[in-house]
Amino acid sequence: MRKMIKTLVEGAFERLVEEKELPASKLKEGHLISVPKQEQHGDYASNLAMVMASVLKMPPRQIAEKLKGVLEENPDFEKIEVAGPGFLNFFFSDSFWHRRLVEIKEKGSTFGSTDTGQGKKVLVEFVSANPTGPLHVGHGRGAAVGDSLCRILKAAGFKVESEYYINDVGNQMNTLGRSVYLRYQEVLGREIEFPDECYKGEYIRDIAREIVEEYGDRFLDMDLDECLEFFTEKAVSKIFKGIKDDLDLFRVHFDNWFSERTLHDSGYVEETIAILMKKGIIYEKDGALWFRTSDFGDEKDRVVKRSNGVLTYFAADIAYHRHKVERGFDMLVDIWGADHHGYVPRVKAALKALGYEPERLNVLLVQLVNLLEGGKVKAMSTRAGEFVTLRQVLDDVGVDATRFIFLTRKCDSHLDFDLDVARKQSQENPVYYVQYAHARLCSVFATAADRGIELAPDSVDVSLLSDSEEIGLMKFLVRFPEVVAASATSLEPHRISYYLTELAGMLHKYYTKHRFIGDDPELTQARLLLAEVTKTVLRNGLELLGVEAPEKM
RNA sequence: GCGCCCGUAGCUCAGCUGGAUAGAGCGCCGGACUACGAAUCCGUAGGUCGCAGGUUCGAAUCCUGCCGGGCGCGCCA
Repeated sequence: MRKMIKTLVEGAFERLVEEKELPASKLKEGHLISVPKQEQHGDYASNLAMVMASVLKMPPRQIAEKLKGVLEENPDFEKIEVAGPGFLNFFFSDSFWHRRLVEIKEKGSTFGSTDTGQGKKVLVEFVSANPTGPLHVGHGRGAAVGDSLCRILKAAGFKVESEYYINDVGNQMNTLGRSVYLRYQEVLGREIEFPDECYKGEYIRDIAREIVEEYGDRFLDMDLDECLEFFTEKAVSKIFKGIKDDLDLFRVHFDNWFSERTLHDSGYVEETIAILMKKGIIYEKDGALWFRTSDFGDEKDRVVKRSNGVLTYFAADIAYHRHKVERGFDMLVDIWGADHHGYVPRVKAALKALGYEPERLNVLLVQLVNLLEGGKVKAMSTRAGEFVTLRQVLDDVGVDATRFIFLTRKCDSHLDFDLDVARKQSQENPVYYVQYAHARLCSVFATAADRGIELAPDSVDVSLLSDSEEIGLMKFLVRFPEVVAASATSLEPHRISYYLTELAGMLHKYYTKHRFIGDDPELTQARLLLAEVTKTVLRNGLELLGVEAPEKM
């Protein structure tokens, strides 16, 4: 839509230059079409005249007047005004909007999709929680953002793959196995000493109990060394099954599950380090191998291989990101908890060192979630094993409310998740506000069907939709694809939620003021078409958030 | 100490990548069901956009410096 107007404005400008109405000059980048906040400033506005004023050495309003003269020849405009310092304000005719409405109806469930991404390949990596415990609420936020972003990017014409990186290597795996082993001993009546570094959560005991049920006491007298592998593997697979079940319930889908271990086993990590050593980017000091990250904007150099010969997590991560690029992705999106922000320069440095543009990597830092209940913050201590799991929240307030709340905030701001509000089924809880709008429209069609009325889209006289609320609704519906595209390119899923909330508001307002089904069959048909299209956009939008569009509530 | 993020109405947050008179919801107060769903709608009040400079036609938005809050600064993952 904006693109269309922009093309028109640029065309008018070039024609004026050709006709020598304006001094010969090139169009400056940076002019844009916007939607004015004030209705009296038109449906769309262009700032071209102001942007070009300094180049042309002419007053902006004078330039705008000339452009207006040319553009007015287009019958789609009802009027064009020159306003303020030199804005061009465009007012489209009602019939223009009527035609758009019919177009949206034809597009149906594909309305909102664009080719903005031009088939660029994107890899979105998110959650990637270590398989040492169940997902907590913070992971949930990352999961909602990542999954929704994938849906939005797809709609915007990107080719998207989602990926979960499994850190199945390192001390933590042994610690996990040891924790379960100790609890196993405990469950079978042994006195144990539970070290501080072990995982204290109750889920460890649950796993130990399950192992007792399945295998009895056969490991009771075995040394840890002998059965560590068994306990580790059992624990990981059980925890991982839990994580997958939670994500499934949360409607979060992954195309790939990428194991860190495979990078080590295949020698890919060592190979990557060898490449960087050859380039002189990795050097030896104090028996360890160091990466010259400081040459690439990081604060200091980082260890990739410790003096004991063990590769660090960072080493694997360098290799992992190299692997991502080599798989042919044009753009990488990593969604991390904000507490990992110090890591960003390091990974970007690694990409640069390998000869890839660091701009390819977009890291979304998702800020932490404060869980509130009764006006107080619920303590979240991983150390003590006391944290609220994603599953608990889902069982409590439901998938739709949880996803929507996570998706109505920019991810770089802290989020207060108020459980009391999330449980409420009212306007305080915007998810129901939007869903209710959809359910209400469904109910309109149910009533229509009861009365033997069916929408016949091909024979609707759309020109009957002339109330300001109707035109306003149509204008807003038309914007949807642009919102999706902007949401994709800015990597900000929350824009969809805000759009939908506003759309729902317009619908509710319209609903109280007008009746879809009335005495006039022609008008009823026209309004049912509007209802149908609104319903479609609500559904398409909710789909992008992974939230259901219920027929009844 | 250094780095990253945040600071907008009493509360929770938007603000379309620099546009015109800064917006929602909640909460407060007051209204609206004999009609397709009142999980809704309408109205009133509420602001020095943390503070101070700078950039320009124009700043909540960009740059600098402070103030306040959060998070990071391992041969951990």
